[in-house]
Amino acid sequence: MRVAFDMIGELEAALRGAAAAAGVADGDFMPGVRTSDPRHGDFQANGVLAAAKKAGRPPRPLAEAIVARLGPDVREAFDVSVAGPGFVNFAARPALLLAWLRAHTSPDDLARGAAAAHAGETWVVDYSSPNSAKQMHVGHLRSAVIGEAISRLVSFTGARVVRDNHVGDWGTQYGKLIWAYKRHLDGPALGRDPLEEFERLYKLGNAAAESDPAVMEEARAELVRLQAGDAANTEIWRRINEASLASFQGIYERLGIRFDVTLGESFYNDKVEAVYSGLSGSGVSSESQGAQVVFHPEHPRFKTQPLIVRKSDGAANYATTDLATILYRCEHFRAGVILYVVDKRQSDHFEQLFLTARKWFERTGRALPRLEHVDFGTVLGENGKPLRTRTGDNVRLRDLLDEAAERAFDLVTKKSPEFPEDERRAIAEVVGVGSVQYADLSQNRSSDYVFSWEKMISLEGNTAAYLLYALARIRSIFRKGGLECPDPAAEAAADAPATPGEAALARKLLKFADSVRLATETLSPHFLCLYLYELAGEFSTFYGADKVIVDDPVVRARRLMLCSRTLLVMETGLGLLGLRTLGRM
RNA sequence: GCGGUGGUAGCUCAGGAGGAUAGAGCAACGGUUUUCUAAACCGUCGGUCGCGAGUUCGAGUCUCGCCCACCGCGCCA
Repeated sequence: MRVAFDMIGELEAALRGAAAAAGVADGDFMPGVRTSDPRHGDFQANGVLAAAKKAGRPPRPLAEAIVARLGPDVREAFDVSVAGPGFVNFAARPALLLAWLRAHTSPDDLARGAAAAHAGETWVVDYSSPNSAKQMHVGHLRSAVIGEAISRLVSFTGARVVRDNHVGDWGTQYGKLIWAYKRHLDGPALGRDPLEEFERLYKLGNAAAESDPAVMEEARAELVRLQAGDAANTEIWRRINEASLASFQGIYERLGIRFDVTLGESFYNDKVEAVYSGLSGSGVSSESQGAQVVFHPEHPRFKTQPLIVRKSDGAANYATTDLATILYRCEHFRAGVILYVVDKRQSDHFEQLFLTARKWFERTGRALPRLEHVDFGTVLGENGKPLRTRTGDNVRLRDLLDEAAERAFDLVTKKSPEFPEDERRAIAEVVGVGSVQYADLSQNRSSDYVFSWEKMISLEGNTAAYLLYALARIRSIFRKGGLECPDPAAEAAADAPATPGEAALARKLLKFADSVRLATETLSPHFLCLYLYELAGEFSTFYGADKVIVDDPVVRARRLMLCSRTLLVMETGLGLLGLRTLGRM
């Protein structure tokens, strides 16, 4: 039996053919196939109702006519029925379940199937993008975690992905920082923790400038020197950035993040002239109060609220570098899609930016890539306000991850005290960091979410630990039995899923492709999280009901095969989210 | 003021381009282990989907109005 990875696409194609044969005009039918409530089957097509209306035909007979014209391959794979006013239900037959299990034995099998979606495309993903000279804090968490998961999803579905860390390494804060660096640098402190020292210096410089106009003048002069390419200031700036990136790297490693390029704002310093001239030359921008600005008369708000592309003092701002960045990504990377994984509070900025870029590109004969602001909500404390420490400071990402690992360590120690300490530490890092990542990803990204250690590491419900635990139990079966996973020779004896637990698990495995497609299409990893959680739930039910290591060789073979595939899909899925997995916990 | 996002069970949240009896988890209550990891599993209880109209075979989902919460709004990013 032929098994498609994208079963929904396959069913839609079959339905279109059948609908045409039943006399439905081609453009009038959107099959609308989706996974369905298990009570109704595995997939359902809702599109017949709308098509019937359009064609002026009674829906139920039309559905029956379409179903009657489905080919033998579909009938062989699915039990097809018409329900209610005209829903078409598809229930996978045991033979299809078995065929799917046999067809997907390795990560490559899954990857090959998924890679058709975006083959040949180039996507640039702009994420994380912290400011240099500052510690990464909780405000940087979501962009990093969501951006990484989306990058992996897009890459898995076939695109060439350029992960770009657009670091904020250029800005007015450097005047004060360099001023303080030259006068108050604490060498030993710098050696211990550079970012700590930079922050101290910045605060010091800022306070001095606020209270003393002379200092303010000097700081401004330092900035001018830096921007003019002064050797000493450039060297200080370079050192600050180098140390910053090295510090960020520690966080990225814990979160499983690796960028392809790190092109900060400074990279675009020599590319902003093209923006000024391009915008004014094409008539997109105008002059207002000494600044170069772009109004959008057709927009209710941006007709009066301009995008400032050049400040009245002649300097660039982030709108300028963002525009230069779009052009660079098009010309240098040949980007077809650019994603900005940035806080939703910046949605106005991106809307203006994209409008401006579109006009600029149109009038200069360039093809505009798909530009998308992948926004996300704020991490809140249990008081419903943005998460802060008791003292009201930003929660540093390093401290947050440390605490997660520490809490996980206490738990592992309680549950598995017999494990050696270094293993408990290693498990705690995976569980702790994974819990933070998963808590972030499992929620709809565009809404704010409440950060709760309790729920995150409580290990009940839709959490990383629940998933990792299910995985550890599967591995344990193979370990205890001294078995290979997968073992093609042993699996040859397997027959089709038979018990309710086996069938439910196999049916869920079948829907992995849909969860990946849905998560990627909507750039919402939480759909994949939900799927993995449900899969782990089906596995746990199966595990409780059906003993795997039994004497009957056929039963044992098919259950081992189910375990092996569940492991494969769980690991692949968690990998796409950026989580690591464990052998035992 | 203008604009954006949200309001679903006591709590935290899902709900795909309008589809079938609105789903999970936590909490509460009850049950399951001489058997592969009980960090688990099974069951019960729990809903005027903010309010009011409208669109239609059908609305948590679309339209309009209102209420509430959060966020953004010229030279920061």
